[in-house]
Amino acid sequence: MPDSNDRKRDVGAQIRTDIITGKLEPGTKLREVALAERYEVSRIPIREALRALEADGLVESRKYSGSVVAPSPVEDAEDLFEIRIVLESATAKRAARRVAERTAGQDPDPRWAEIREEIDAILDAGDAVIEAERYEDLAVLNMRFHFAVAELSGSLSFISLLRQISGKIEWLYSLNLMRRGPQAWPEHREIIAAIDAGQDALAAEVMARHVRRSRDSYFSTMSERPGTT
Amino acid sequence: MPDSNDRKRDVGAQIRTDIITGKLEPGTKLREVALAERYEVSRIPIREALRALEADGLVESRKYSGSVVAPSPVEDAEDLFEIRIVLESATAKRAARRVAERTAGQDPDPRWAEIREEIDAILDAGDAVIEAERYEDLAVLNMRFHFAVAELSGSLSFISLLRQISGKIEWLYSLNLMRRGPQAWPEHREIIAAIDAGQDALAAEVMARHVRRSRDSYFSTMSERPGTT
DNA sequence: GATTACAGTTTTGTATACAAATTACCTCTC
DNA sequence: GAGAGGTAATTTGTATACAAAACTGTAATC
Repeated sequence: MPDSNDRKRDVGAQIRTDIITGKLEPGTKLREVALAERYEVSRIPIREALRALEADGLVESRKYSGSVVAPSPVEDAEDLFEIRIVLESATAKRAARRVAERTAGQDPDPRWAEIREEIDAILDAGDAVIEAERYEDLAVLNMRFHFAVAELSGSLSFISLLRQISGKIEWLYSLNLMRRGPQAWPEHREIIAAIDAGQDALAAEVMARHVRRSRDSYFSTMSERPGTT
Repeated sequence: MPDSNDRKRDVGAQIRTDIITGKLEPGTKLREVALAERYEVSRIPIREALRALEADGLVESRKYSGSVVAPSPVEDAEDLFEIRIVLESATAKRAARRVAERTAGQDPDPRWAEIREEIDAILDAGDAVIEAERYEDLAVLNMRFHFAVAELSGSLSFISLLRQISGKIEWLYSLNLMRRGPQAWPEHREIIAAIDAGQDALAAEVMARHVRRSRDSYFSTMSERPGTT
């Protein structure tokens, strides 16, 4: 049971999960004083947290009019997946291209091996989780995998854009209780194989297909359980 | 001559232009108290402004360690142009697709006509500016054109991502004194023509080529005047 | 009865004051 | 002389207090 100091640690993360898990519904007014006493901090940290959440697209603010929980991300689902397709295809392509550069000795980044190992660890962890049928842990591993690939691309700009939409993506997945994890996992190995082979066009194509399948899976499960807005 | 109240109006914009124009060089420590007395406000608005600039990638902050002006965007130039290519191709494609939807009567968005007219106005204004050889005004018109196309796509998510990188893009252009404006302008009409014709693949292709040319122009002028980092 | 004007309340924006963490520098020791 | 430790000064993080703007409800007038 967390005491007040634990709560104080990162209020932003608290509000964030409260939004993503649905405790705070879209449209809810987020009054600073109310949040301040709820999380037992002053208004200043609340303000900063709200601004950060606004940057993540989970909260909307207008001057002198306060902040409200942003509309449900299901409205933007189509856009979010398309953004993922174009951005992550690009990162996969660049990651694969770097493999060729590295074998040619033109890319001395020491972090590459580190990230590459982390990816193997993530993939193995995912297999283990699937083996144990504890699918609920897959969402976070999935997210980590995609970010790790982005890191292989070596482009901080791409990573920061992906981080930008990751909040809404998480929210989306959380609402829909995505259960595609197990089927998606082999595709991850396929993506890494293309990257390792240095085949940039293939890597982009495989990644695009992977995200498209994720999108289709989302919309088909969404049509089974409609109107969660 | 602005008095203290004008300065107080939006400190963030002030700091932003000071960074973009080079008055504040990369790596400069941005001490809150110093900025506060310089712009004659308290530390709180400064803090909020710094957070906003951090989201734009113009400033970097670490806890208890303050904020510094971000590294020069020339490091990220390649990435930024590639991001523009993938994102703006997508927005152009979607804008063109909406034309077909609209003729089929499936898209009743009333703002479309408004934005479409604004684009014509921007294009005409650009022609006039070129006629008068006042090229320095083209940068802002160029930016407005690209955002207007993004608006035609109807996707707020894409727009917000483009806005996200627009700070660094502006910075980049400002550093390089891009002089490509006149040559780029006919290409803008080409893009709009493809969109108006509802040819989504063509619109994406033309937009991609346009941004690629912009990139090539940037790097060629950059090699003439190197080491402005 | 509807609408507009006004005042009271609520809520955010900003300033000042204090606490916590980091950085830098100085001293002491090996 | 170089390095480790500690203390002081600097700087950010947070709390409290006050000012400004927006919203709400009421009353008065057309």
